[in-house]
Amino acid sequence: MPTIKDVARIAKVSITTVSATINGTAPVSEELQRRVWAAVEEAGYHPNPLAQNLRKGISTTVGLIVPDIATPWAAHLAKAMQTALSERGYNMLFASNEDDPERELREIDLFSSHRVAGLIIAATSHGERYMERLSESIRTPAVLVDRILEGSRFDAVTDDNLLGAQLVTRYLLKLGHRDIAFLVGRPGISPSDERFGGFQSAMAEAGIPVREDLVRREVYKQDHAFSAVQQLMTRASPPTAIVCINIAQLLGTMAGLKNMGLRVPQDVSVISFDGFHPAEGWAPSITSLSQDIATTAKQAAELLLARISGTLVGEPRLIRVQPGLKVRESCRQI
Amino acid sequence: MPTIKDVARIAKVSITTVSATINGTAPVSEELQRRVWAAVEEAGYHPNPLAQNLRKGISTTVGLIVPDIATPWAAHLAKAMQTALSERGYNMLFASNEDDPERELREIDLFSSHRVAGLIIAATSHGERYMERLSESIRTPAVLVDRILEGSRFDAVTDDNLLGAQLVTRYLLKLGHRDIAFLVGRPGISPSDERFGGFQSAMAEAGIPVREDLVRREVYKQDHAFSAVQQLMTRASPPTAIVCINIAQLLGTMAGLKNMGLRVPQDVSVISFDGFHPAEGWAPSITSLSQDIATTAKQAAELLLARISGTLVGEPRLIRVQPGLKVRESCRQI
DNA sequence: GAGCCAACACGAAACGTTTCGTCAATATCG
DNA sequence: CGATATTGACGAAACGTTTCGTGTTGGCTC
Repeated sequence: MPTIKDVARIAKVSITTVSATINGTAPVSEELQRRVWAAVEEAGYHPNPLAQNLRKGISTTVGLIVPDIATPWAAHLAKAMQTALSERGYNMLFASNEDDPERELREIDLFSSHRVAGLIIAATSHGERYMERLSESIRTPAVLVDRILEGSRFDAVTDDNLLGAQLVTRYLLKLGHRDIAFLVGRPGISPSDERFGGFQSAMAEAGIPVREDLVRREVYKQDHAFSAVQQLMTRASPPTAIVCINIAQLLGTMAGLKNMGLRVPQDVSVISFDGFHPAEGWAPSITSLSQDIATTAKQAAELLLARISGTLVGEPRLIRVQPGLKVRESCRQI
Repeated sequence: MPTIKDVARIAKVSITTVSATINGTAPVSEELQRRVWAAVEEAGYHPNPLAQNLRKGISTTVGLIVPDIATPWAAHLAKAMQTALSERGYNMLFASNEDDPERELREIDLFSSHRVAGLIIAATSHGERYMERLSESIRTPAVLVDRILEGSRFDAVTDDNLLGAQLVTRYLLKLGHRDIAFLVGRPGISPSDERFGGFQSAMAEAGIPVREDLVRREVYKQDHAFSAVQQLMTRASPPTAIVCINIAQLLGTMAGLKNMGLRVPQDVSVISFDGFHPAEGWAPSITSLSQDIATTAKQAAELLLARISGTLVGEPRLIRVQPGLKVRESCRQI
């Protein structure tokens, strides 16, 4: 690989001049600029970012940490994030941790020791003393996405879950549903709590009592939803609609219903958050809240780079991305 | 961040000694080793990989380039690859290019200028003078996955597509299907060609002629499949089964059939490659070839690291990963 | 006891940049 | 026209490592 020295030799100027021309950090005469650029071309020179970063004491790499890259949400986020970052000359390392807080902390350490400039984290948000430990581990700027931590020192970008849940609930109410099952996730995880809150508030607003026996908590894995659904649907008075707050719940719910021979939406309506609908073409397509992942990624990238560059200082920012309801086939009028 | 200098100061030894103890590259007395490790602990020292790599003239980062990270195949590959690499102390940059060869070449350049140690590429494999241009751009070790390039100088890991297609075809034949539609992808893309080859050979082996009017070519996007299916199913003698060679085709096919009001498998059977089945719980689940992505990732990582370290030299290797047929509900007995 | 060799410790150079300080030449001002 | 900026160019130091070569010590062999 050609170095700046080679360029200097070819252009018959000093190393300093080459650097100044390339970076525009100091005035260089027309003539020498011409010679330098020609030499750069001839040598096929690209600056070595390792050396640049070492000297400047910075890095142009940011780390993305998600619970599971194989979920559609994370995959889309990664894609959008990579685009957003590469536009600004940054590149991205990433890691997936199976929603295990211990692994997550190790990944943060790993990335830190690799001197990333900043981190984007879809935090696992559970485990003992989670916030303290996370806070201790992170020594670079960081932006949380999706799951936020109340009172943390980090910027965050997340969906307007309260509004989203209200949209979902009002839609079901409009269709005539009263006996609505709601699957809550792990307690303390912000999207889960907020979505449940939105559900409650929309129900209250309509003056309809929430049937506590149809609220299932700690449903955060596919098989939890699978069995929760079995129990819900065998009640004396089963729900007419089931709200899933994430894709794992949706997959489990659909599998559970299919297993019991129940059809959607004829026997029960299903509605979901986490805009991913497995696929058009399968019956039934799922009415769900659409998430604007591209915006989330862009906002998070912007926030992070602003912190890195020092453009943005002070109090942590919280950005809410607006959801919209995408009506498909999985809910019926009562 | 503490440097090696700080450690040396605390331990009251030379920088050289610290480096020697940490890396075990030169004999150091018990006593000094003890002091050094204590100092490392006290300072909370982590070596700066930037400086290490600069000095050693190497890097511990590899780049992963895929057509679309948002496809389940790529997402799972990325996950498995990241795990495989981080076990060996490497980390991973990645990029997604929307199956655009020009973007792909730019990404290769970008990664090269960032001095990655090697590349793992699920090549787009099309475009003018593709192989020459790719070959020119890549100056590091590289391993191709999924799509391979005949006669290229790169190692490759891919599924045994011939065998896979034979498994699929024999299964359909066993169920009594004779009028089988086959959707071919872009010509020249190895998995597509190989899969079609396997189909032909299995049909020949059974002595059943391939109905050329049911073979649709250049079907590589979801909407291509959507319209191909419409045309296929309105023929005088429509197929009783449709073979999709990738997930885009499968999605398009299912959407097309649904759009026409046709049911799977009652009206027509569907079988797919690319083991991803959108979701259990939706009707119908799709009988498909399962791919062993974890193995693919591991083999590719191993190959690449062996090339990087120089353990492996000489002729390019080609590794075939064995597929298996996963029977679900989308094919019926005739 | 002279001569060697291994073990141990270290200073200094090198990796490829950016940047500080210096210096000469030219332009600007009163 | 002399003093003072300004422009343009450069040498050398620095970023944090690894590694080469040198030197000192002590133990071993004959």
